[in-house]
Amino acid sequence: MSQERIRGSFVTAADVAERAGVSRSAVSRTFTPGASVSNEARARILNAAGHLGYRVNRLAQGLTNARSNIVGLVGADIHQPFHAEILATLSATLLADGFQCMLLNATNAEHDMGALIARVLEYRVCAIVVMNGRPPSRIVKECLDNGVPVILVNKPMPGLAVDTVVTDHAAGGRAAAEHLLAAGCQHLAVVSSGARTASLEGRLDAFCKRAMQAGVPVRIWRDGPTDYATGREAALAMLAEDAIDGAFCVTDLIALGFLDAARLDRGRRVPDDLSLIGFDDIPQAAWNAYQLTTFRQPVRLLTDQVMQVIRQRAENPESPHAIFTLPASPVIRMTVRNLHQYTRNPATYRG
Amino acid sequence: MSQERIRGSFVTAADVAERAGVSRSAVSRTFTPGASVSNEARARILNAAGHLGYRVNRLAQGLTNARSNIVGLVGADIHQPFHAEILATLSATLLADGFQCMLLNATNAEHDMGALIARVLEYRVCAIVVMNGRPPSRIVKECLDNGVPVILVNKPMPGLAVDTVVTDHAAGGRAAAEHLLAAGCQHLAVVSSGARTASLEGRLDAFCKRAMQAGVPVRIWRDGPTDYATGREAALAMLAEDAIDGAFCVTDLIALGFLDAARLDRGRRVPDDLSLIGFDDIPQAAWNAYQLTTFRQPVRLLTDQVMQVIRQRAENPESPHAIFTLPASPVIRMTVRNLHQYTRNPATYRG
DNA sequence: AGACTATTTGCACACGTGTGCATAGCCCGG
DNA sequence: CCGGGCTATGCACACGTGTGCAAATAGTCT
Repeated sequence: MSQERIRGSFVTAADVAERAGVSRSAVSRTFTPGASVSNEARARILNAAGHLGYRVNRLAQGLTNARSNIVGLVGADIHQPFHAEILATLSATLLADGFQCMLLNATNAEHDMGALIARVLEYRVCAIVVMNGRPPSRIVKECLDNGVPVILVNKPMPGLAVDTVVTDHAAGGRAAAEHLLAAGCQHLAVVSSGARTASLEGRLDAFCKRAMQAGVPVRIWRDGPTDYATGREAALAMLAEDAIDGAFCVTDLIALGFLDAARLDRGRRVPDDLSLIGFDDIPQAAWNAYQLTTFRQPVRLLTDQVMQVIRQRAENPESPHAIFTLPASPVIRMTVRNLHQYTRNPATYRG
Repeated sequence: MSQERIRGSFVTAADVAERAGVSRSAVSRTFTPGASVSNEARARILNAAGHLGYRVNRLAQGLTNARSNIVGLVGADIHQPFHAEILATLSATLLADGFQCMLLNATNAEHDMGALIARVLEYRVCAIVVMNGRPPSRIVKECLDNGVPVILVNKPMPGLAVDTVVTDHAAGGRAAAEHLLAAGCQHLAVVSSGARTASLEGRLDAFCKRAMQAGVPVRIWRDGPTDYATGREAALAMLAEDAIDGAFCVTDLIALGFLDAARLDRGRRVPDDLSLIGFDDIPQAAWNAYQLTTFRQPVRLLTDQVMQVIRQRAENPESPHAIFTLPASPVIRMTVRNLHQYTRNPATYRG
């Protein structure tokens, strides 16, 4: 194939043109859908390109277009199961739609995130998706000023012209409370991390509000990072004394830590002594040692919506920005007792 | 700041030059380390750039350099814990060193991978790292022909001029066998997936070989995808009949599925009835419900080595390619019995 | 002061591509 | 046979940046 190539340098359209005996424009047109080239010339050019191993230089292409088709994906804690799932689904979707993904992995959220977004801006990305974490609003504004749309997942930033795609955390938190109440729980707890993010707070607030409506007290834990260890710590502390019989952990990761400590260290039988609900539906929640009842974030819907926003905004940058709220769906497994009592209004089962 | 900007288009060096009253070259030199600009001009230029919100256009920059500082990261099953950990560590390292990461998430390994690498090649990446999966050697060859170094993680491809960074799977598999033998296991099993990758096969082969040396029979499972469910299936099938008292799962994910099925479905006490060892040391292996004894892949060492290879090859593309083998270290937890007997040669403890 | 050197600056070209414009060739109807 | 319309092609410019080269300026030594 590439026997006549000078090793270590890329083939240009001019090289292909020379070999095919046409002008460079013809080569460019051959690789531009909808451009006008004769079939005979196209065939010769494609042949030459194949022999030489020609690949369009997207850098040069993006230079004339003033915009590349690279999307910047920003996030922290990429390795956590839920974030990894979002990243995997989103990147697969983007790639399938012809975009490229530039990954911005912020190690310490606050400071890095701004610097990383600034860097990716230098590549004239056509959009920036913030998968988690809270970027400084100054840099978000700079993106928007430069005509780069910003799409936030699960983190609304009021007052900025960004598109937002969120799970309905409040509805999820409320449903979690109702589920535990229906299971007959009298002493509730809610476990969150010290991170005051909108998604976690949204779930927690709605849960507490609904429990208060029912007149059931709620003990609140809100400390540490958003991980397994925090769930353990919370369970070790809260279950040492209190007679808690129902807990909502705002994240599956926290819930699994809580569950392990409750069973193994505090001797609780789940769901007999203690009912437990998580959020996200990470793969581990379905593992047989856990069988965690939880709420599934609509990952596919979220990423599809992000995709749709990117496309829409590419063709009409001035369309008004919006917030898209998507529902979390309950996944009933084995950590809440009295499943048959769950439905608030059994009448709906008639049909 | 950017009050006088035309919204929606990027500022160029020419704009900055005009505002600062200098030539465009001076602007370029100001942002090029080591170039010659007077302090006075630099100050005026930086001031103007700040007011206008100027950012260098890396696309144009990469055009003259004939090479960008983008690294392509290729992999499948990004969402799996171990792969996510590699990705997170590697991307963080690259970003910290001033590179950009382009993420190629192959959904169905074989076919996609080639197409994705071809696409990222169009961005004149300065290196391609294959984190897992097996890219077609034809496309790897094309990368090398174009002077783009390819770095493979855990997947040697003999006969190609690639750099390879691998964990010492054979030593790990051998050590796993020795660990189980030292625990007094008489009937061993090894569980792998249907994927015949070099890393998984390397662990399996070494395990079997060492067991054979000791005259202990090994039942082999090699079917299904590389995940939790496969471990479950293997345990359900193998533990129904056989008197297996020691198992090595070539992946933690498989091991955890195996462990759950062994305990919950087949009623085995671990480690009393059955000793179990995994590989990778994913976060879940340390969770209290599991406490899996396993071998830790040296993720940090692997990614650091990848980084070093990229730098080295950037400054000297012709340096001979090499295979870097890094050791996996045992992580002793609670799934193998008789820990005090583990050491093969107690004499070494004298010193 | 004059000569020589070091530093700074601007011009102009290169990088690889897309595309508007003008031209050349072709086909077809009158 | 001629004119009109359509298609294919090449020229030349633009995109934003880095950099070699020469000119200009500042600085230093005799």
